[in-house]
Amino acid sequence: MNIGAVAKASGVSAKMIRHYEQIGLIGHSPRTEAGYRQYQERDLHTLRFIRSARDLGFSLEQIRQLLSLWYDGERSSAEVKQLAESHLSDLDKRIQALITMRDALVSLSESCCGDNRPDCPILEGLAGHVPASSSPPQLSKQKAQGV
Amino acid sequence: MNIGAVAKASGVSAKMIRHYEQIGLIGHSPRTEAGYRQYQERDLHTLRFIRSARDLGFSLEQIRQLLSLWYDGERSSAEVKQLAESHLSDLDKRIQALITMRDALVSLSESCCGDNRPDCPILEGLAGHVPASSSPPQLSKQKAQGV
DNA sequence: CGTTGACCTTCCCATGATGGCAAGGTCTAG
DNA sequence: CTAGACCTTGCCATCATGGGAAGGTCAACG
Repeated sequence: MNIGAVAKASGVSAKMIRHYEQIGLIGHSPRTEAGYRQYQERDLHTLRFIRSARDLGFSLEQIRQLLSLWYDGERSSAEVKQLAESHLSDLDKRIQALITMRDALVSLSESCCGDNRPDCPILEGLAGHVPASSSPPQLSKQKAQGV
Repeated sequence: MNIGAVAKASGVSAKMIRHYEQIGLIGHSPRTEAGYRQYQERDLHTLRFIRSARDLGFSLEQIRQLLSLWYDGERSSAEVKQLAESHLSDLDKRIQALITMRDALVSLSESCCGDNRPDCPILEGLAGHVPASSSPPQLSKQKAQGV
């Protein structure tokens, strides 16, 4: 398989495959005489693995570790789980941070009537004159993931 | 005020203040003969505004618009609100994306006992052999993971 | 055989917001 | 006068990804 084919089949762009090779996340593939990279089924599996891990938000460095655990028949699942849990707590932090922003912005936005007058509690809020919050912090739809 | 003082007072690093000046987010400050940037109260307000907007997750481009609305006495609050709502929907998308990741990862992680054996549903999941989900799709606290 | 178009190669640059470091100038208190 | 805190500019790094240029290769079609 040429790089375009694995790219399509794995969902990882050709550009990225070359990049992953360059940073040593995947090995150097053999080349044809003309210099074209050649891939096997096995490489496809690896790329799909990487793709899935990216979809779960793992960093390339974490994926490097995951791959080495994947290849290591001696690994303990605890090591993998530990990596996953650590990423999980990172995700939770990021979610919390975004929700905090969201809630703050919602409360500013709600206090702005959005008409054609220039008075705007949103701008005032940003400027530091916090508007008298009419409603207490709304933990709306997708609220609290207990961090 | 020198740059260090406004930096401390505004919560925006000196580095960033220079950067904001360079990209035209804030104006060029006057300089002393020695070339030191000089700031006024007014600049401090602007930087605090920027800092608050960054804390709410607005991009520098959005902040550029917010600032110009802020400076514009003729603005309609509707314009501001529209910007806020648009950012809000972006935040919601990002939150949803993270939650989707989180839920997927939680369900993988839960199915991994994390002992010293090498069998690991997390790795298998990443490899594409989705583990027989012992528990039906957890619509946990926050909605589904329609992956 | 020749051309066309799809594919491949490498290399460089851009993103967005921020930090770090280096080499050098300035200011102030002791 | 000197030490140390501060300022200046400029370059590089992050992280994962995309864009594009300049050029080589390959397969199919006429």
